[in-house]
Amino acid sequence: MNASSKPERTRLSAENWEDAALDLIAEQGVGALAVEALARRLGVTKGSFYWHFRTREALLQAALERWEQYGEREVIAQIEAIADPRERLPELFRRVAHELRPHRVYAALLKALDHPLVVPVMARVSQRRTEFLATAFREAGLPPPQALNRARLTYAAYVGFLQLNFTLGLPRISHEDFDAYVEHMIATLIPA
Amino acid sequence: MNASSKPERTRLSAENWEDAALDLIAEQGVGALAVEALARRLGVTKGSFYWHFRTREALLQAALERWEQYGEREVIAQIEAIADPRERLPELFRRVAHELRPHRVYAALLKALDHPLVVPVMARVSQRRTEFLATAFREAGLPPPQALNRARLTYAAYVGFLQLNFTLGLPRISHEDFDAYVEHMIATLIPA
DNA sequence: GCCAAACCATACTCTTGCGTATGGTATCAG
DNA sequence: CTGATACCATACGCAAGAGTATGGTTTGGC
Repeated sequence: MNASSKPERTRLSAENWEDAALDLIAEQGVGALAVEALARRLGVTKGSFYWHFRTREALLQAALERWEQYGEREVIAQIEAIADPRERLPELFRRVAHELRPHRVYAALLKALDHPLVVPVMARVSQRRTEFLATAFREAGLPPPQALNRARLTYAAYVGFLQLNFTLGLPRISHEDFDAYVEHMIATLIPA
Repeated sequence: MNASSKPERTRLSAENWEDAALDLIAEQGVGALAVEALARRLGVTKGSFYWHFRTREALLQAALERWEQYGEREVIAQIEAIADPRERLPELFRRVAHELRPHRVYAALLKALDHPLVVPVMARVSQRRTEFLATAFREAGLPPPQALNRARLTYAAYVGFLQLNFTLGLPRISHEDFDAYVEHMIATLIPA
């Protein structure tokens, strides 16, 4: 009965710290990423931390790298498996709308855009996703210049939604209203 | 020639501190709002600050209040003066697109949504603006439920755009491309 | 079994930034 | 001219959090 709330009392690796860091970031934001707090959370002390990482920034860097690499295939690869290009976008919208966990980190990182380490990461990720959307819109029939703008608009809507209804707790929209909103997005953003 | 960079060497009032606070927030975010830094900026020391405000939080609160009240009439009242309702939305889009200063504070506040003091302010402001948009969309011919969703979508796109192209310095979009983007927004979001 | 890594604890230091205490200087009423 | 009030400077106290020094404990290879 000693492994109840303390999750596994083995020794830690750098990856453990990185994962824990991402959890903490998702919950309380980048600003709350303090090494002593993290250590407490992991049931150890700073002594352990400074063996694995040279500095706090190094941990953040590693965690961001991990997030960027590990989190990219999630949606993209999964969606590219959908055969009919004209079904990809609506399906993408609906799937993304019903996730939760992946958005938390992204939303937290959005609030940390003053930190020099997260800016390039977010820039790359957002860029890639926008380009992915642009391709999808072209496949859906939009001429290239319009497709790019539509992609920008769509991704901006996503980002804004995160801030407004996620971070900010705007008028607790009901489940049905939310689905209606998603369908409205699909109707107005995706060409028939 | 003594009022060159030091802007007026008179004595300060609470309002001066609030304005300076908003400037600092716009430039470096809420996290950078430190009283000693602000004092340096104003050419005085902490001693002055703590005469006008009980605490740092009190300054933030006052500054936010000031921003919320003072900044609301800007767009809304100005737009309501446009006679033809069908021209209001496109005109609103174009005007907002070519401002800069007002967006800086809003963007900075967006990144400070972890702070308990800014959440209610941003909630109120965003709520009001969204409702304003919903009204405009109804006047433009959309049935009420659709108008509300379109307003949400539009405002989310605005917020997201701020983050992506403002805070984040995404692919330095050119002036012409930007105008094209705005027109694209108008074309896809505003009913003909 | 033993030793050299790998891992962790304890106990510091140093910096930053909030808030306080207290006394000094400007300004205006009378 | 003089005091009261408003404004500001200087010098502290204090807490949080990063990073360091150093020594203790585990773990796996031989």
